[in-house]
This record gives sequence, structure tokens and C-alpha cells, in this order.
Amino acid sequence: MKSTLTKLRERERETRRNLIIDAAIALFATKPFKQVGMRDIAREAGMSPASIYRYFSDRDALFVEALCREAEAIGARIEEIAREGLNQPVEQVAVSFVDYLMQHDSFFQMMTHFMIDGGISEDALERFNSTERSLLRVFDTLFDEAGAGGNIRLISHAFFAALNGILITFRNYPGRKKEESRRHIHRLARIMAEIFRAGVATQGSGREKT
Amino acid sequence: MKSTLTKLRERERETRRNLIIDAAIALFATKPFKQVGMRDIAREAGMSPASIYRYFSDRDALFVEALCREAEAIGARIEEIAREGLNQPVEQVAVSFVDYLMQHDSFFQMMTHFMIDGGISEDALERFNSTERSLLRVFDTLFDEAGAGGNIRLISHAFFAALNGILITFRNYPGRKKEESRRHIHRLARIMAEIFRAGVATQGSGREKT
DNA sequence: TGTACATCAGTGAACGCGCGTTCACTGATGTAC
DNA sequence: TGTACATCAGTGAACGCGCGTTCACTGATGTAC
Repeated sequence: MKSTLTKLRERERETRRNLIIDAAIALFATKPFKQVGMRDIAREAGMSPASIYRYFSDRDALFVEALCREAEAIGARIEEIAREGLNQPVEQVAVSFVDYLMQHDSFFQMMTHFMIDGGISEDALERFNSTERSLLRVFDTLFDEAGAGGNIRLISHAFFAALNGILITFRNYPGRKKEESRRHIHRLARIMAEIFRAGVATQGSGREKT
Repeated sequence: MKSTLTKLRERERETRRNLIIDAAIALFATKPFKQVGMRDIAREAGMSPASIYRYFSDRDALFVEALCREAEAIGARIEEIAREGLNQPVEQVAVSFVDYLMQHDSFFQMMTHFMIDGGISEDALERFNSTERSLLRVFDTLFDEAGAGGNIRLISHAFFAALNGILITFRNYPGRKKEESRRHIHRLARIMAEIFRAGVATQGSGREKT
């Protein structure tokens, strides 16, 4: 009897927790990552700032949770696109990936934040990483099915990194309107995919000589 | 007479200014970008924090100046490597580029900072951008001389972005020691170069269909 | 040569603000007997 | 059924701290006459 009751309570606790994450995500759609503060999230979630700390040890823990949830969503979407098996899965994935992250700008900012500024807590980092790894795995299978030669793991790492790089470098390329940037990024993503398909097919990249 | 005097004064002013930038750069070698504050720089330059504001309108202005100086250094180095005309210029450039930025970690952090977090002053942004453009031009000529087909500008954009992406994604890949990360990044840079050489030669990437 | 005034570099201390986080407390719900 | 106590969610206000930036002032150097 006791156990069912505690279970109930835990479930409720879990929903509360998710509610907070939802609030954060909702705000990320509104303004840039760095401008989303604990007070904002509390207001959005309909509670006091102090309450959040009953569910998350600190800001990073909450943000990592949100980030991971999003990363999983991206992974699922990519997987789906790859599985639909159109004629050019790599191109499709590339464009979808960059487009998604452009559409969810705060998440990209958050991702780079965690990647660049070190000093995250051990747990958060572990959590973030396992998510990143599973995202990379999706890219692995993509190139596997595209019949890439050589070290597939390295190629998919390179591809994933390349797409991130496109976003970082040209997301805010100044003197360009938003729509122009989008087009440019799309074009670069497609070119990147083409280059990878061609470059990967013709040679066994990734044989480690060292 | 007056003009020579004012010129003298201006020159002195210029040296002071450079001295401050030097101080900032020296600190960047010591600790991460975000941890370098105005007080630190002042101490390093041997002056009071308030004095810095006689030479720079604000923090961003100073940092952009430092960033641009570094970017020019990188550009020069890349150009030299490309000009030395060894058998694999693209690979060489790729590896040198990522290695340089790993060795000057704070600059990479600074670069991404300016790229990701918008809201820089108009002038700073303009300054930063012209430097970025000239760096991109170095990559342009690299691919030009490598005999790339298609739209060279787009290819070099993609390559530049890809290298940035490698750094961002794997610079701090956790669970890896620093030396391992370095090796992995080097390997990815080399693979990226190989893929680009192969992928760019075989097809005319970048024909805009849209 | 001397005096009054303008200009400008330089400064330590203080301001101001944002923001994550904690404090001390309230109120509801469950438990023991 | 009632009473005393434990547990836990929730909270507004306050704390604390970092840090960019400004203030009010000093001192040296140049200029005018």
C-alpha cells in the first residue's frame, strides 16, 4: 500500500518536473538561450523561483535536461528521414538537421554553450554526452546504409561536426537577412552532403596511418 | 609644428592601445576567454581599469580588436602553408588550422562567442566581419589552386565551416584526455580534407539549382 | 620669466545591475496512538 | 474521532557576488599673453 502511494507521489513529482522543462522550452522559442533566467522559467511554469530548486539541483541540470530532450527529438526526426529512404538520404538529413536547429535557435546556442564553456557538473556532462553519442549513432547508420567505405564512425563524426560548423559560422553572418542566411545554410548543407557522398564513395577515407 | 606634435601623441596613444591588446592576448593564453575581465587586463597592462576606457569604448571593442589580430595571424600562417606548395596543401592547411585554434583555445571561444551571441555593436561587428571575410578568401585561393570545380566560394565556405565544427564538437569531448582529443581532431581534419579533395574533384558541386 | 588657464592621461573607489541561489516561514497532507 | 507530530511542497524576499562601467578627482604638460 505504501509503495503505491509513494509511486503516485513520485509520478506527480515527475509531471511537475516535466512541467518545468516544458516551461523552459517554451521560453527558448521566445528569446535567446542566455536571456532565459530562472525567474522567467518560474513565471512561465506558474511557480516561484525557489520551487524549481526542489526539482533540479541547479540551472545547468535543468538546461541539460531540456537540451537532451530536444536532442532526442532531433535524433528521432533524422532517423525517420533516413528511414524513409528517398533517393538522397544524406542530403535530406543534412538539410533537415540544419533547418531544425535554425528553427530552434536557442537549442543550438545551448548546445554550443555546453560544448564550449566547460565547467559543467559531472552528472550533467554525462547525461549530455550519452545523448550526443546516440545522436551520432544515427549518423553512423546513415552512412553505413549509404555504403560509405573506410572508417564509418569517423566519417559520421566529421559530417556531424561539419553541419554544426555550418550553423555556427553562418547562422548570424552579418549583412544578411534571416531568409538569406537560411538559404545559404541550406545550400551549404546540401553541398556538404554531396561532397561527403562523393568523397566517401571514391576512397576509403579514414585508414589511420598513424 | 603642431601637426608633428599631435602625430607623436597619436603614435604614443597607439602604442598604449596595442599594449592593452597585448595584455589581453597574454591573458587569453592563461585562462579561458570568459574568465578574462577588465580588471585582469588592467593589472596585466599595468594600469587602472578605468584607463582602458580611454582607449576602447567598451569590452567588446577591445576583444574584437584582439580577435581580429589573431585571425590575421591565422590567415597569414594558412597562406604560408598553402604557398609552400607541398603535395597535400588542403590536408596541411586543415590540420594546421585546427591545431592553431586548439593551441589558442581562448580565441576559438571568443570567435564562437561573437558568432553565437548576437548583440555586438555595429562597428565591432563590421570589423570582425571584414576579418572573417579575408580569412575566407585564403581558403578560396586554396581550393582554387587545388583545382576544385563548381562554385569555389561555396566550397571554401563549407570547408571553413566544417573545420570550425570539428573544433566545436570535439574540442571538449568528455571522457577524453587532452592529447586524445587533439589526435582525434587532427584525424578528423585530415579526413575532412581528403573527403573534400575527392568530393570536389569528381563533381561540380555547387551548381545552384534553385 | 611668470601667471592663469585649457587639455588630457590616469586613477581608486564606488555604482549598478543582473541573476542564480538560499532563507525562514506557511500550509497542507499523512502517520501514530 | 481527536490530538500531536513529521513530512514535504511551495514561497517572497533577501543574499551575494561578479563584473562592466562611471565618478570625481589629481597631476602633468602645453598654450596664451
